[in-house]
Amino acid sequence: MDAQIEAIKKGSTKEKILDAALELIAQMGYQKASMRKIAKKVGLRESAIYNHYKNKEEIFFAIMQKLFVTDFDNFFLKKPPQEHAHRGKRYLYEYVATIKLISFDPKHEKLFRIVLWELMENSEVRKMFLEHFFDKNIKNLAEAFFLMMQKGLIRSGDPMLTAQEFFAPLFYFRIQILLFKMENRSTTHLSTIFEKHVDFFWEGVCINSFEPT
Amino acid sequence: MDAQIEAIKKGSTKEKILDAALELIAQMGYQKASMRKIAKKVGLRESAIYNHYKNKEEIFFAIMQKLFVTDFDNFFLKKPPQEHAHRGKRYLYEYVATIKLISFDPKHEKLFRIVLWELMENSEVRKMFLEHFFDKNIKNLAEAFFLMMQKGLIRSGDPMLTAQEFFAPLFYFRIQILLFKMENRSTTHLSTIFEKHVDFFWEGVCINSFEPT
DNA sequence: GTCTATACACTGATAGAC
DNA sequence: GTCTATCAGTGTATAGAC
Repeated sequence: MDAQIEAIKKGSTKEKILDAALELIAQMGYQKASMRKIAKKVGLRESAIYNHYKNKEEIFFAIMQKLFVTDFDNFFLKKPPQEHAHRGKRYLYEYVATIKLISFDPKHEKLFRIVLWELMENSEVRKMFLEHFFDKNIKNLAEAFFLMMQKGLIRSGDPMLTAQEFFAPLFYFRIQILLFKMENRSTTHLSTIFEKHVDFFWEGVCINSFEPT
Repeated sequence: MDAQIEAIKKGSTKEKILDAALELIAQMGYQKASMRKIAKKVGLRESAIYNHYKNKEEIFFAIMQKLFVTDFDNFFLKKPPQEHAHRGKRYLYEYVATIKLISFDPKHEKLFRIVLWELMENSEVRKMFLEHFFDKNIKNLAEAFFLMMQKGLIRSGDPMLTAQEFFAPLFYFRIQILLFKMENRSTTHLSTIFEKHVDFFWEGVCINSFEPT
């Protein structure tokens, strides 16, 4: 019992190292976040870290796995295209609401910073990035748009192209939010842009727009 | 005369240093492209470089200035919105043709690699990046779309939003091309996507699409 | 302008005492 | 598990001879 309380209080040294490393890497990048700095933040000598992780790389991938894999791709699990695509515009609203939530969440912001930072340096990160932003999301959205085309909700065309056209601005806005924050530029006008995007997109593709308003 | 020939042959040590640095930085990033490596590539001792450039940072900004400032923003100089926007879709085709040309040009590819690499690290690079991809191009395109709205070529709306909607996929494709190349993934299907984007976009915004085909 | 030699800070990582 | 001590390597940059 005492041991358990102690473990929670300490949060296990392994966890504390990960937290400290996440903080530092998000703040100054992988290279500059040295083992010495991580150790200092945790309150350890740098050599003690090597009892918990083989090397710096192992710490990095522990962070990536914990955040990227588990927290990033949850929308389509909750709202699979097959079941919800028929709702058309509402489905898209919910999709961008998720992206928006993620874009402004501090934890995901840290992760996204790290990912962008290591995008050129680290092939594993690059593969995760490509899979998420250029494969997985596009594939799922394409399926949704294919169903919408079948139901006659939107004009027919290449579902993959449609998915990219819908997704690209979200990608663009998300990077914009991150960079604006880094440069201390205001992001308030970006809070409504996600919904505006859906409106603009929907007006361009929906069948009803053929009838002039 | 002899001195001039010699200068051309040598290309001036200063220039050779820039070329070598560009190559190395694009290949391994700013951090890992050490002064030792740059010197070795030029055929100098590392200390000799300091006779030409104060430090590594000065080399970096010499490259940035040379490439980014001069070669990046040339489209709107040749085709200002005021004079060409009335041509509607054709103007957009020419715009994406320029972007496409840049995206597949080896020299610009190197620059873009470096920029993405240093995006998180270097505030100056970040400012250039933001100015180019989120301010300048959007502002110019918004002007073009505003004129198109006035001429009744496209449905009216917020010109800035329209510009972002048109530009974001180009941004998305360009990053995709770079990352795919880095991962040795095929980019052949991306060579036609720029034109497809214009078609998709135009079908969504042009006035004539109100009449069913 | 270019060389040799060197200074100095910092990196990731290891050996061995406790 | 954590400590002290230490390693080899890499980084930018400078002093002074030629």
